[in-house]
Amino acid sequence: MAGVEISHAGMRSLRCSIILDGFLATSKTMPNGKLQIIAFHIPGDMPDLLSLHLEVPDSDIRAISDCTLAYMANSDLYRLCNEHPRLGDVLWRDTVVEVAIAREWIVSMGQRQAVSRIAHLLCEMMTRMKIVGRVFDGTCLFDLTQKNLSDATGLSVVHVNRTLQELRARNLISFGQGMLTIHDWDRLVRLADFRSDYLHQQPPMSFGLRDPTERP
Amino acid sequence: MAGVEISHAGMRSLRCSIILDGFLATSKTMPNGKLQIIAFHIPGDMPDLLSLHLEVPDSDIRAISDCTLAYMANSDLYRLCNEHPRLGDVLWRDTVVEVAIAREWIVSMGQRQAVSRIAHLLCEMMTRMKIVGRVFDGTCLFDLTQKNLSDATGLSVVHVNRTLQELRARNLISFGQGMLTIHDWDRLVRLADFRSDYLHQQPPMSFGLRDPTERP
DNA sequence: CGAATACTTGATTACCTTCAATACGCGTGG
DNA sequence: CCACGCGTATTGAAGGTAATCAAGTATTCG
Repeated sequence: MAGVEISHAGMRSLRCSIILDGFLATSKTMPNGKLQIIAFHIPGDMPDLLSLHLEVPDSDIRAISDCTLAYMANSDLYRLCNEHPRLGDVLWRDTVVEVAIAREWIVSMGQRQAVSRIAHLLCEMMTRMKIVGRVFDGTCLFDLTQKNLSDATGLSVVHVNRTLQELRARNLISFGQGMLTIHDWDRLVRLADFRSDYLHQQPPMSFGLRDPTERP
Repeated sequence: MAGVEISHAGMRSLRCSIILDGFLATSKTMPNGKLQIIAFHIPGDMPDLLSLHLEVPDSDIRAISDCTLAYMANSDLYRLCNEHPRLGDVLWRDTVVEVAIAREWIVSMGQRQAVSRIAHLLCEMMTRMKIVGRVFDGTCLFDLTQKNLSDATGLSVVHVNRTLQELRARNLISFGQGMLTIHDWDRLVRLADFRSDYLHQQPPMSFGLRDPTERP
């Protein structure tokens, strides 16, 4: 259920999880009670992978939609990584991509104004959903509220609302009823200044298949 | 020399470096030419450690002061990590801390206004310098320009300037001539809402020694 | 010692926040 | 079934933080 916490700042965690379905968010709470979401987690992600190398997490992870998770003891995962160095490499690489994503968020917050900021976030989420095969016909399940986007972008809910209206008015996206669809990928990408390279997709364009959401 | 580039977005890198002295910054350049600094690197850091697991870096790394570096071939480092799993763990953990730092920057940019934002950055840098033993009497070498702070915080140079003046006027810091000194750590921490836990200092308060910049 | 870079200051503008009120959707319980 | 409540979405108006523009002053460095 939305709101359920799976990891809490300051509380040692002994297990990792993998998302089978649904969305989670990692967030920090400010002294004034406001929330800043610092990462979204989608199916296929391991939201608390970082805890494998941390005594005490510094942020909270909670479900923002109904979701189903698979769990694994940290100790088992740690042993597996030692026995199969390639697995360790893959997971380490995953951590590296998390750095890249977080840093691109910094760019968004520091340089892009509301419209591009939100557009960029939507591009990122759509691309990540695409990578795990959850996009059909330019639309994917996307169970986030405007409040969630507000907490993630640092914009007020009111402004998120107006910004989404602008994106809708320009016929770029549909957002609502738990769905996101991007009508004009190219224009949205240009507006967002979105370059997917920071996501470091594993096999870049392998098998000769081209990703229709991707431009050369 | 300041400005020298040691790694460029899109250019495959085959070696890692360790900073012996000086400051580097990782940054991305916007289409309009503006720069966003997404990480500062201080002595002891490995600024391009991420490239060990990435084919192609997505950002630039360059010196922002005179510095001296030590280099190491990626292949050698990779081999070492396999031969000594504990080394791999330490470096992986280092990557995890980079995630934590980047995410705390997100919090700063999303939630803190100029004064706290800059105060927070200064607290972070001072703490990191302290960890590597480069702080004496509350002051450390700090060769950043106001433009650098501007690029890192997403604030205009003008506003950074005014904000620093306010911090100085409140007798919290001295900044300039390549030095930073914090006069009233407690008040600055409170102003910045700085909690050092996200830096995950290795042995937290080990050996019974207390860090004077740190509060319980 | 001159030019370039960094810093400082004042005035105007703009993006976004906050406040306030209303409308909508949905699940719960009478 | 409808009333109620609560979270979410929407809209309008007013205010504030920070950006931009424009000069001018220091400082550094070759």
